[in-house]
Amino acid sequence: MNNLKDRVTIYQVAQAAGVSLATVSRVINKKGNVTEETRERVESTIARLGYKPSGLAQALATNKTTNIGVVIPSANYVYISNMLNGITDVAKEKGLTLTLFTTSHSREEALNAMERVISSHVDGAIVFDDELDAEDVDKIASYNVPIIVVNNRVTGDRVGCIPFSYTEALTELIKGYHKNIAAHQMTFLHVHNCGRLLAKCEKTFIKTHEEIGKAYSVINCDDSYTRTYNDFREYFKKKPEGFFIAYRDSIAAAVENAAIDSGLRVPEDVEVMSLVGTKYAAIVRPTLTSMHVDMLEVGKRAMYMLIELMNYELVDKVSHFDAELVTRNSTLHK
Amino acid sequence: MNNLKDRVTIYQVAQAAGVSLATVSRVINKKGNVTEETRERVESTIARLGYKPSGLAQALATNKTTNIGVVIPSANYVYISNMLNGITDVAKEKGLTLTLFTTSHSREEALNAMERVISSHVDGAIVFDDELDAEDVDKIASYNVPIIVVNNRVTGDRVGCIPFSYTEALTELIKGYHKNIAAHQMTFLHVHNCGRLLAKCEKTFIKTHEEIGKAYSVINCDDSYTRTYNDFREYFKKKPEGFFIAYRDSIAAAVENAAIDSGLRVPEDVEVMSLVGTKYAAIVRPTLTSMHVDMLEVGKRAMYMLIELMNYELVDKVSHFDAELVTRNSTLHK
DNA sequence: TTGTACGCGTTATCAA
DNA sequence: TTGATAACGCGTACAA
Repeated sequence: MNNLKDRVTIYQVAQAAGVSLATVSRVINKKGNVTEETRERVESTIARLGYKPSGLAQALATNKTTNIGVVIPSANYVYISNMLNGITDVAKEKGLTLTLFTTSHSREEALNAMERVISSHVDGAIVFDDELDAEDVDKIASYNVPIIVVNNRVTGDRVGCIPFSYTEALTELIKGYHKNIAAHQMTFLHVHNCGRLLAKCEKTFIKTHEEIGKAYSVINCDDSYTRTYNDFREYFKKKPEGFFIAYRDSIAAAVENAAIDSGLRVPEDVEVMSLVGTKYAAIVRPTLTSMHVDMLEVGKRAMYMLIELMNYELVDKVSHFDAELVTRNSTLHK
Repeated sequence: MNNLKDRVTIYQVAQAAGVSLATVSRVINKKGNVTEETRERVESTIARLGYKPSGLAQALATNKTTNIGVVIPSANYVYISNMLNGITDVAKEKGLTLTLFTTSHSREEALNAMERVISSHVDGAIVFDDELDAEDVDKIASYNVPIIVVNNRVTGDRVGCIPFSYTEALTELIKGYHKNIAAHQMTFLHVHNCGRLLAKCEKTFIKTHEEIGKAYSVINCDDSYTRTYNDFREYFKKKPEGFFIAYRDSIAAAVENAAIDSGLRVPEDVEVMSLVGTKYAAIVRPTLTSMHVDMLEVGKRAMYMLIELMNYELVDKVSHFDAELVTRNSTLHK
């Protein structure tokens, strides 16, 4: 397990080059004055010995790791991958390295991840995890590690956030539907333990319906394409119609495919839409009506905000992203 | 930028608890003998001060980081996310942290990433990057960091690998098609700079066709759904048929959707299949014939192999994963 | 059982 | 321009 053993150290380079380690350090960091001659000598021995500075020791000495912690529930969702990609893009551009923490949608693991974020000495963190409260985030921020929280409104001295606004678009959609189309009763697909975003949408869904006095329903649903597909094959045997609001594209596609394979028409008999739309909404057929947030852009923005926050330069600590409704062929148009 | 400043150190805990830092260290690591009484005192002050050990200093002192480097071209492909998820699952279980390096399919960035892997002091690395040669991997392994290479056959003292075997299944598929179906000429969709896996498949495609003396074609294609869709809308105006082999599900879906939107029938007029199948192959309609490697399992296996390699316990350094052909509705059956 | 002192591989502040 | 030397925060023989 001694992976760092027989590692070439700065001291060995110094000895081999016949200089002191301070000089080698200067050469590495291009700081301070070094004769062209000795610099070349040092550089050549560095190359010869294959010396690579230890990021660990550097970090310990400088109080900077150039590491950014990224906390996400899982890497396996397309919209999260999109965000991750935005983060990596900017991180690479800025010479930052990413340390990944996944939490599996569990609050316990989320808290555990935050502990490790602190221990791991990252220079900052981007947290996209529904399970965390404002106070959890506060606790971590109190360790003086700058944090950008995605999909949650949290404020604090060393905290910025990127909240998504789904509520408005969803409310508008529901009201518009009942006013102009009203072909079906709306059903919200509840997924247990799937984060605050979905929970908030569900709340909005219910509240809006009660406000306008329309009937609605909520049914439980698995967060899996196959299981949802099978469940809805059964469902449609008894009730061959409806308007379903699903969490993700996969789930919406499961409903849509189940409908079609049951001999139903989409959108005439069955309407479906997804809340967290990705490019797959436009790939499946019929194409899915969905709400979209540009997660790639969110990732980039989060990274840029974090860098500014680390430099004490972030002025606007809240950056909204509005969900946009894209109407496609899985729902009826007016 | 002094993120680590005013961090509570082991020394402060020791002082506050009225013991030496060695005792605190013992309490943290549950090593050595400590009186129940002093342990409780130390633990309570740790909690009171909110002390978290510095992973950095620990790593420097112990020569172990409990960090695993993961090198991938991008986080944005479903099959890579799947693998990443397998890796995170096992890593979490084993208390390991992941450091992410993305290379954007560029050899230069891949080499750069490997440099950083070394500097970052990871205990081991999983490399899934087509751009790297065996000698590149060797160079890194010479730094005594254990590596598992995915999708490439590389050997070495501190190197294990998980090669995918696409060749056999692909060869068999091509031969079988020309023997039993032969409805269309086969066309391989070449994507520039998309890694060795695709290049290898293309080579196999060409070689097999020449062996059996059948006509074939290769055309250039973008690694983007939208562009491929548009290109094929044009293509089908001139040549409304064919059997197309695409890299990923998205690309295959683009061809299939373009065909259908052009009024063609899939699979009667246009057949499509994808080489790197994901769950989306079964979600899009018509469902896509595709080759599959269980990337979640690959990720898990890679992680398990790496752990064994780190412990000098890995006996079988090569672990094959066979690509499996799943026939669905986008191609003709015999 | 507890404390002292040294080492891990750097950076950075002084002298020289 | 260079070279000692003290941090950085922790683990750990060894001594007490």
